[in-house]
Amino acid sequence: MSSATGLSRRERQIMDILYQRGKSSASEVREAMANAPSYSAVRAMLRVLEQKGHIRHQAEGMRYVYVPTVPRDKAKRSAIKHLLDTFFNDSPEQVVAALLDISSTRLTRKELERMAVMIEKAKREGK
Amino acid sequence: MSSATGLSRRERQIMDILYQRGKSSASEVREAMANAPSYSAVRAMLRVLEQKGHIRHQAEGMRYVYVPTVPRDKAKRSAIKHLLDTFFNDSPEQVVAALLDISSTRLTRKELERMAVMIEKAKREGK
DNA sequence: AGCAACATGCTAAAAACTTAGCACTACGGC
DNA sequence: GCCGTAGTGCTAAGTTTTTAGCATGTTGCT
Repeated sequence: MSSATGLSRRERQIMDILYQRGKSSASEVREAMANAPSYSAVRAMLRVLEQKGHIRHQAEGMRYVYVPTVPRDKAKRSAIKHLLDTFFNDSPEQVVAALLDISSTRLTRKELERMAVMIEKAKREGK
Repeated sequence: MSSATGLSRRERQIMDILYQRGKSSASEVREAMANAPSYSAVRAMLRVLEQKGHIRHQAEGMRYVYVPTVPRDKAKRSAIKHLLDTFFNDSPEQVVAALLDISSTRLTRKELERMAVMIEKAKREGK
C-alpha cells in the first residue's frame, strides 16, 4: 500500500507548515497559514492531528509546540517519491531538468558545482 | 498568494491520477484509485472538480474523458516549488541529494551521465 | 490582590466532503 | 425488437472537517 496520506485540506496545510518549520506553537502555525481561520480552529485541528497520530506536542515553557511524528527525513522521501510518480514518470533525471529550469536564475555557480560533485560520486559508487 | 490547491483528499487523489495518466474516463480514474469508492462517487467528484474549474471533459467516442485544465507542465513546477519550500529550504541542491539517495540503485550510469550534462549546460549558460 | 494577556480544554453547530441510488440514453448481440 | 452492458445527470443522505465560542488556568505587572 502506498503513502495515501489521508489528510484533509487543512490538515495537510498544517502538516506542511510543521515540516517546513520543524516545530511550532498553535499561534505560530496559525500565523503561517494562508486564509487562517480562528485560533480555536487551528487548535482543534492540531488536537485532531495529534489524536490521529500525525503529530505530538511537548510543553515548552508555558505553551505547547507541535512536531510531526514521522521525521522530516522520511516524509521528504515519500514526498519525492510521490512527485516522481505523479509528474515525472519515475524519472529522477526529469526532476533535475525541471529543477534547473525553475531555479536557473537563483542557482549560483557553486551550487551547480556541488550538484555535479554529488553526481560524480554516485557514478563512482554505483559502478 | 501561493498555489493553495484547496482540494479535498479525494479531489487531490483524482487530480494526481489525472496528471499521472494525462487523461482518463471516470472508470479509469476509479480503477486507478486506492480504496476506490463507488463509480457514482467518482463521477460526482469529477463533476465537482469540473465545476470548480480544475478539470474539463471532452467526449471521446461515447464516453467522457477528463483532463486537468492547468497543464501538466505548469502543475509540475508548482509541485516542485512546493516541495522545495516544504522540505528542502528552497535548496535545489538538497533535492538532488535526496534524489540520488532515494533511487541510487535504480539509476543507470547513462542517466547519471545525462544529469551531469544538464548541469554542465546550466553552468555554461548561467555564467 | 486584581487585571490583562495568553495559553489550554471542550462542545456544538455550520460547512464541506463523500457516498450511494435512481432515472435515463446509447450501443451491441441474440 | 429486446435485453444486458456501459455510459450520463441528478439528488439526497451520511460522515468528516472546519469553525467559533466559552470556561478555565497561568504568568507578570502595578
